[in-house]
Amino acid sequence: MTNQTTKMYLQIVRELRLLIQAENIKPGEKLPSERELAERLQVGRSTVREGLRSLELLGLIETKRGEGTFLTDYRKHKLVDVLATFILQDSKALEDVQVTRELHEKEAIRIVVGSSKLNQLPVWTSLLNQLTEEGSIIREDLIREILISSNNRLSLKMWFLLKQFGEHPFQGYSTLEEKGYIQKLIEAIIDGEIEQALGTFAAWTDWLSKGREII
Amino acid sequence: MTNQTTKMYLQIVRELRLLIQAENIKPGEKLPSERELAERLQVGRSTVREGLRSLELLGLIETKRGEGTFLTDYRKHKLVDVLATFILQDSKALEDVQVTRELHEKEAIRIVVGSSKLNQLPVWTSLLNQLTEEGSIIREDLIREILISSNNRLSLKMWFLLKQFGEHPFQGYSTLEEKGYIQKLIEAIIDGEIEQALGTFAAWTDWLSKGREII
DNA sequence: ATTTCAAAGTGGTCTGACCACTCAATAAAA
DNA sequence: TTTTATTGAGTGGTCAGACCACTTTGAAAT
Repeated sequence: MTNQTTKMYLQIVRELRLLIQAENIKPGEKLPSERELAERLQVGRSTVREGLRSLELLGLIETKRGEGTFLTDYRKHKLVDVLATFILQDSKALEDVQVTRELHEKEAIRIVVGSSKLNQLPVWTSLLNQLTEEGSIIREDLIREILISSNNRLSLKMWFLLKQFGEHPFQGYSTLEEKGYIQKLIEAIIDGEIEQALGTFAAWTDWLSKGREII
Repeated sequence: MTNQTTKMYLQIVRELRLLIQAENIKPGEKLPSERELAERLQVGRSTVREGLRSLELLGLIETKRGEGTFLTDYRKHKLVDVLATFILQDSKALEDVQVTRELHEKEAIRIVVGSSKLNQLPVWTSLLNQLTEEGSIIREDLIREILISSNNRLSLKMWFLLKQFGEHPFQGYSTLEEKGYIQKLIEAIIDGEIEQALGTFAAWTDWLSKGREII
């Protein structure tokens, strides 16, 4: 039985998938123990572990010493994390991260502004009020709302990841000048003015990167 | 030493990364053997294997029985088919994959068409010739070239991943009708006509999804 | 020079052993 | 009875050593 064409640990991954399906194990719930799996699948425990470890690195399962192995919420896989540290080693890569993040942001703006449903969401006027009254909106808040409203969870997820990767240059509160950009962008969204919205976004981004250079 | 807060196999992954960097191991080249790694990192071989297995499932390394372990070309990681069956279970997710892929494609088109350098690359006329003479271009070829030319490796990598995720509906050669789209798109690129290029791309995409529905 | 084949090296797997940790049942103390 | 300690079973984490299957290599035989 040790002479297989397909590697055993991959078989484990497959079996595990079937098992999860068959027993209807939901995210957060517990998987059989390593020893039990080894028994049931008629393989050594170390082989089971090789399969489990690879799934863990993918963020598909979570193990807790002394407790067991659990199926994770798929929404928080860390594959990109891993890839990133491997792949992103030169400075061009960091720039790519930023460009790619902005790519997702721009598209989300297009989606939201272009939809007469989405651009009338109460959240926009709410944000506008919050801005004029308290002045406590920061870039991330607005962009996040836009991403969420654009209704593409995958894109949202990537955005979150990219955001974590890149530098975090402007976590603080907005300056007066930045508030102007924010306000213009929100107004353009509500008015459904795509060009206006994208233009403001571009100007804002430019302004930010200029500030970055000064530092 | 068995009492670590961070799991040993993750340490292995980290060490391995450093080792690769330190010894300047390039894709395709051989890594130290499992036994040697265990010796050098002062851990058991099974622990080394857990780290290696997870990297293998991510497609970052490749192992050949009797030969050794090799660093793979990042461009062919296969984490996807694993993730796919695990993650993408609702149809909305599949739709998101496609939308997100097109998002990257559209932005790449914008970049390339909008740059007087990039839209004059010889590859475009070359592709155009290839199309009229042999007619052997398929969608993927053209889009890939665009992504590559847009010069954002991260976006390119994501595109590869998303492409593998989604369905593979049109792997075959192009129909006459599709050639029309391809030709129009390439010409728009060369002419630097952004709107024209994006419009053609959108029409092409629509046409493809219609064909998909018929099936 | 060519062929043959045995040895060394490598990944693949199994077994059995400890360790560290968690949790719940049980026993002891209040 | 209620609360607090303790114990033991179960689980993941790691290790060492043993084979097996396969590839490469180089020495020996031709």
